[in-house]
Amino acid sequence: MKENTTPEPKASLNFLEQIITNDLENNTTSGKVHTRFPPEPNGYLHIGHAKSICLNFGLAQKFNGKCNLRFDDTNPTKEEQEYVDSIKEDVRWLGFDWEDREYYASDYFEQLYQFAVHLIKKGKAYVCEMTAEEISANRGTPAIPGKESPWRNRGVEENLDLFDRMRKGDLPDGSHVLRAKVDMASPNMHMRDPVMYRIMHAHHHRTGNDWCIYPMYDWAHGQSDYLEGITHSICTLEFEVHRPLYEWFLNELDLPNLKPRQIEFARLNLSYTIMSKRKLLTLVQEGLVNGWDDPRMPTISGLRRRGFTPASIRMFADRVGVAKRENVIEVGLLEHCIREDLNKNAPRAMAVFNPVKLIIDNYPEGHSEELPSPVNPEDPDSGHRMLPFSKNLVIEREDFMEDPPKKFFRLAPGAEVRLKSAYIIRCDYVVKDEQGEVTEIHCTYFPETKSGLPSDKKVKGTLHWVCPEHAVEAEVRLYDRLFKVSDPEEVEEGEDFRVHLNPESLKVVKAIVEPSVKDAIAGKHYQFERNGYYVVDKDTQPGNLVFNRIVPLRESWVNTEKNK
RNA sequence: UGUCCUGUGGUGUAAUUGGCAACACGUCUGACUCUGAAUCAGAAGAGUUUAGGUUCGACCCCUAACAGGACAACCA
Repeated sequence: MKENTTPEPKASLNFLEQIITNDLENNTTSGKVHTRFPPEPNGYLHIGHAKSICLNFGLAQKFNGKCNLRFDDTNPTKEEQEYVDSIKEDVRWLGFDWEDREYYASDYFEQLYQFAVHLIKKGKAYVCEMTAEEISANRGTPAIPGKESPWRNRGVEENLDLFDRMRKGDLPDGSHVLRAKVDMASPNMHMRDPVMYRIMHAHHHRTGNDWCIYPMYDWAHGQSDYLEGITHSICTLEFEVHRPLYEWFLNELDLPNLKPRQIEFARLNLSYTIMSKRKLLTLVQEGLVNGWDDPRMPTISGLRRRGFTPASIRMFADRVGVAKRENVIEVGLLEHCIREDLNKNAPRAMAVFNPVKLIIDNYPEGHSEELPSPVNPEDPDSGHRMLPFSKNLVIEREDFMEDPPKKFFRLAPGAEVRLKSAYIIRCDYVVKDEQGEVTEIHCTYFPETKSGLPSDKKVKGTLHWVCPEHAVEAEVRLYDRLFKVSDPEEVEEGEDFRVHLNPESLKVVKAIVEPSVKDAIAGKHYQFERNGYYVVDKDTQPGNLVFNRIVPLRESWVNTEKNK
């Protein structure tokens, strides 16, 4: 008998999932999966971090493990509580929960100190009195070995004493550092006696003035991972060369428990976007955008204000995948993800941006009626909203052409179109001003074609419209990509990314919108039919609606016209 | 001219571990449509950077070359 077995839906695993699956099968982590998202609270999170968040929390979810939120706060001069707060808000907004596992590298300062003492006693760390410049000069280059510090071989007791004095605050900033004793001739620069502690008489946002020595990233990170029982420490590619040091510390510490493993992946790059924290900060500081949450910013707070949903960003992170090769994702994918989400979930509304009067000559003067229209045709349970209709309407100027090309499905003299959820109309004549600009379009409507009634009359086009008498006016911020070019980093000699800023990334216009949106509150999403997806901005005041355009609808007609 | 990492359609990710390349976005047709959206049907587009080698058989293993990237903060 022939088995008609349904093929196993063997979802292919990305390389991280494969590693974890192997570790689980070989029991190398005693069946545990524990990840962490370790931001430094020195700036706002961006879409690249979102990828990392989705990865770390997602992996934990998928393998029944846990994911910690850990602030890598080892540099008090750069870190602030404000950033801690914004990071927590963003992670939560994305839909992830670290439960009670909110940790800080600064929680481990004492333990780290004890670990360091252990290394000193083993003869694997020493206090060095060279200046930063001297250390740098003696480190050599990637191709040339470094020179050993003159303090490299001082005795354990002396090291212990000096390290103690460093901690006590006896010694001024920059005068001493604790260094790991590894290998000044290593081809890996990070192994050339890296600094573990520096003296900084600085106030820390959590430990206050308890400490005046602070651990370096390499010293703090792996040990923090260990203390939290992290099994898979996932980070970006630039830390690849740090991995030997990460492992060296863990090994030299003679630790009893399971040691974490560092695995690197390629960070996210987006076309038409910059991702560097420093450059984003420049945009904010120079007022080239309106703050970290400017809707043109790739920050999570910017995307949120722009109107992106958590689901759309999670979907994006999922479709982008993970690997180790450098990549540039097309912004189009992000736009596709928000359209997919909002198409299913956003209520529809009609809004006219560039109005021209449309007068229905055979519709009774002074009369009006209310016509139902589905809130969201993709969602049968969404119900209907009512659209006021009368003799005097407005439509989009670009929906009328006096002398249209053959495939123009919209309004033209003698042409017939449907007004969405209302009637079919025919254009009879237009009125123009002295400049020849059309000021009024006069039409005849056909009562028997009322929406919902069976009618044999067919038309090619459907237009959105608004009855101004019953509409609300809104401010609309039309956002476009911040940069004109796909790769803003690519510049001529002497220029920088600013030359690629798109001067038209924001246009503020007015729109006439159907009354159903009148009381919408900030964060509410809409699809303006035949136009795009919008969100109510937080600048909205009673009586002053403000919308942000998230992304326009796809427009294949525009494309085919352009390609001609 | 050091070490390490990475090279698969336009973009990104796969190919169940060696059995002649799949999926998504994008693009292009066509159908449908009271959103030129969505949806549906279909098409084009890579022979896997190159050259050798192992093998009956290579995207996958080996060697070399080439290309891109990372690394010389008391940043993370």
